Amino acid sequence: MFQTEQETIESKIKSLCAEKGIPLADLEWKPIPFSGEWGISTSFFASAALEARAGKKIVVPKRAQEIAEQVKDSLGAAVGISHVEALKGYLNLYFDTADYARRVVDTVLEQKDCFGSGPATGQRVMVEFSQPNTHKAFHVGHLRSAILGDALARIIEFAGYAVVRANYPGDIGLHVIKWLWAYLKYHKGEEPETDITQWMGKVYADATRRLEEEPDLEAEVRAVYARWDKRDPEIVTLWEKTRQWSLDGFNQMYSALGIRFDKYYFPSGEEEAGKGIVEELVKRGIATDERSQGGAVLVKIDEVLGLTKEQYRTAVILRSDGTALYATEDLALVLHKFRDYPDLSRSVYVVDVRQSLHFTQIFKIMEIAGYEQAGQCVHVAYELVTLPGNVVMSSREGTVVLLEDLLREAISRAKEEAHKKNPSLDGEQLEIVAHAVGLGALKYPIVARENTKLVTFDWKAALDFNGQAAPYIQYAHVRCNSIIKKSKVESQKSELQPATFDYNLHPAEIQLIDLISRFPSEVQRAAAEYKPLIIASNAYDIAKAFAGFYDACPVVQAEAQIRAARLRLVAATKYTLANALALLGITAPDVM
RNA sequence: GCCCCUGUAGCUCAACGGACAGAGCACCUGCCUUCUAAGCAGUAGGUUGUGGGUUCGAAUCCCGCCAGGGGCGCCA
Repeated sequence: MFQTEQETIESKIKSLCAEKGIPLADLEWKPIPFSGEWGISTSFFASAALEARAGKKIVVPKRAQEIAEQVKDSLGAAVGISHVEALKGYLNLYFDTADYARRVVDTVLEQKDCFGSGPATGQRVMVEFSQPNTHKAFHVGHLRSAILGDALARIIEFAGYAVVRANYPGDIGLHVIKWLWAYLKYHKGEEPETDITQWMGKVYADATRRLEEEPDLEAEVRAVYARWDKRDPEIVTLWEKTRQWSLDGFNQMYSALGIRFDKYYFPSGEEEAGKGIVEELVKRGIATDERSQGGAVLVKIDEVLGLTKEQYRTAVILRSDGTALYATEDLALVLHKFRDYPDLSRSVYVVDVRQSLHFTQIFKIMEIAGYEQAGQCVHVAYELVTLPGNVVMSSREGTVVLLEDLLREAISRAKEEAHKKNPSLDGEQLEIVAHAVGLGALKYPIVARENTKLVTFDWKAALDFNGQAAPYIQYAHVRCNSIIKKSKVESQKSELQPATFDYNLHPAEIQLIDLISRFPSEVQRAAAEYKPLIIASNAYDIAKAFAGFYDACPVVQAEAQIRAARLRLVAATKYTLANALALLGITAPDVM
C-alpha cells in the first residue's frame, strides 16, 4: 500500500550504495515484526554476501549491520518516516504513524466494499469446480470442491480478473447407467422426495447392493450402456428426466450454500467431440489403436516424448468397445472452454488430488497434439474430506454424511447458540444470523486450511463456534457495527466525521491498521497461489487485533478528536472484515 | 517398482529463505453497574519425523532414510 515511499527510499539507498561502491543486491521489503510500532524493513545480508563472494574478507552479519548503519546515517530525513533504525543487519523504517494511519483508514472508507480489490487486469479466467456426479447423493465429501472453488472464484475476481464460474457435473458414465438400470428394473415410476439428491443416492446405493449380491446382473447393465450408446429413445428420455432431478437437487444445495455458476459443461456433451479428437490422434500417430487386438485406444505419452524414465505413463482415451471415457471427454472439454471464451487467459480445474495424473496426461496429450491452450490449463488439487479414522466418504459404501443433514444441523445448532447468546434476537433476524453463523462455521475450516491437507470431518469440530473460526470473525464485525450504531444514536449524526490520527496511538490500534493495510496485497497473493487460506488468516488476524483494540480503546466514550478517529478506524475494520469474509463465501451479519 | 502429498506444542492447524516458530482447542489464574463475555489478559506447553547438504541465515530449498495417505492402460 505504500509502494511510492518504498520506491523513493529504495532508489535513495541505491544511489547511496553506488556512491560508496557497495554492490547492492535486490532489496526485499517486509513489515517490521514484533510490532507495537509500524513500518517497513529490509536487510543487507544479500549485499554483504555478494561482497564476501567477490573475495572480501568479511563476516556477513557484521558487514550487513555496517551497511545498514551507513545507509541509516546518510539517508537523512525521508517523507513519512519518523525514525530509522539499523539493527542486526536490518534497516527498519518506522512510519510517521498519524499520517499513515489516516491514509489507510481514508482509503478503506473511500473504497468501501471495493477495498482490497485489484485493478482490472483485462484478463479472463475460468474456474471450474464442484463437478458432482448426477444420480448420486451430494455429501460432505463434495463440499470441499464447491466451497474451495467458490472462494477461489471470488478471490480471483476481486483480484482484478473477469471470472467464469463453470460446473461440470458427471452426467454420464458407468454410475449413471447403473442407476438407470436399477430404476427401470426396481423403481420404475417412482419420483424423488423433497431431499432430491438423497433420494437419488438411495436408488444408486440400491443398484450397487443388488449388483454385489448378484454379479451376473452386470450383463444387464452393459446392455443398458449399449442402448445408451445407440441413443435408444427410452434410455435417452429417462436419462434426461432423471438427470434433471439431480441437477435440481444440486441447485437446492448450491442456493443453500450461496454458490452460483455462469456456465455448465457436461461429459455427455463432450462425448462426440472427444471421439473425434481420439480419431485425429490415432491418424496422426500420437495415439495407438489396439482395438483390433481386443485392446483400447491409448497414448503412450512417455514413448511419444522419447522419455526413458516413466513420467506421464500411458493414458487410455477410449474403451475397447469404442465408448467414451472421462478422459475422452476431458480432451474435448479443454478446447470447448476456449471456443466459448476465446479470450480466456487461464482455465483452472479445481479437482481433488487423486486426479493429478489424469490432468497431467490430458494437458500433455493436448500439448503434444499442438493445442496451445493446454499450456493455460491449471489443475488446482485439493485433498479429500474424510471421516474420523481416515474413512473416505463413499456413496457406494454408504459412509456418507449427507449435505442436507449437515446444513440443517449446523443452522439449527447456530440458531440455538444465537438465541442463548443474544435472547433479543427474534424471527427473521434470528434466522439470518443462524444461516450466516451455521454456514460460516461449515465453510471456514475448509477455506482456512492448506488445499493439500486432509480435512477430517467430525460433528463436534464442525459445530464448534468458538475460537479460531468464522463466528469469531463475524462477531468482530458485529461489534464494529455495534459501536457505529451506538455512536450514531449518541451524536445523532449518520455521517463519519473527517479525522486525523494526531494522537498517541495505542499499540492495538497500530496493529489493527497495519493488518488492514496488508489486505490488498494478501488478495493478490491468494489469487496467484490459489489459496483462500491466506485470506482466512488475514481475516482472523484482523478480527483478533480488533478484539484487542475493542478491549483497550474506548471509542464512544473517548474525547471528541480521538473518538472521531477511532470511529473511522472501526468503520474501516468493518469494511475490511466484511470484504474478507465475502471472499470466503461467508456473510458478515450486523448483529448476532 | 515409479510418481505425488503430508509429518511443527497433548490435539487441530499457521508461519513470501530472514530477527525471539505463532494461533485455537484442552488445562490452570484473573476480568461483565463502561461500545454485545461467540470476548479480553495472564500461566504452561517445541532437539519443526530423522541424518546429511546448500546458504551469511533453513520448518521452508536439495539428497538419503522413517512413518502415514494417495495415484499408476479401458472408474470418475
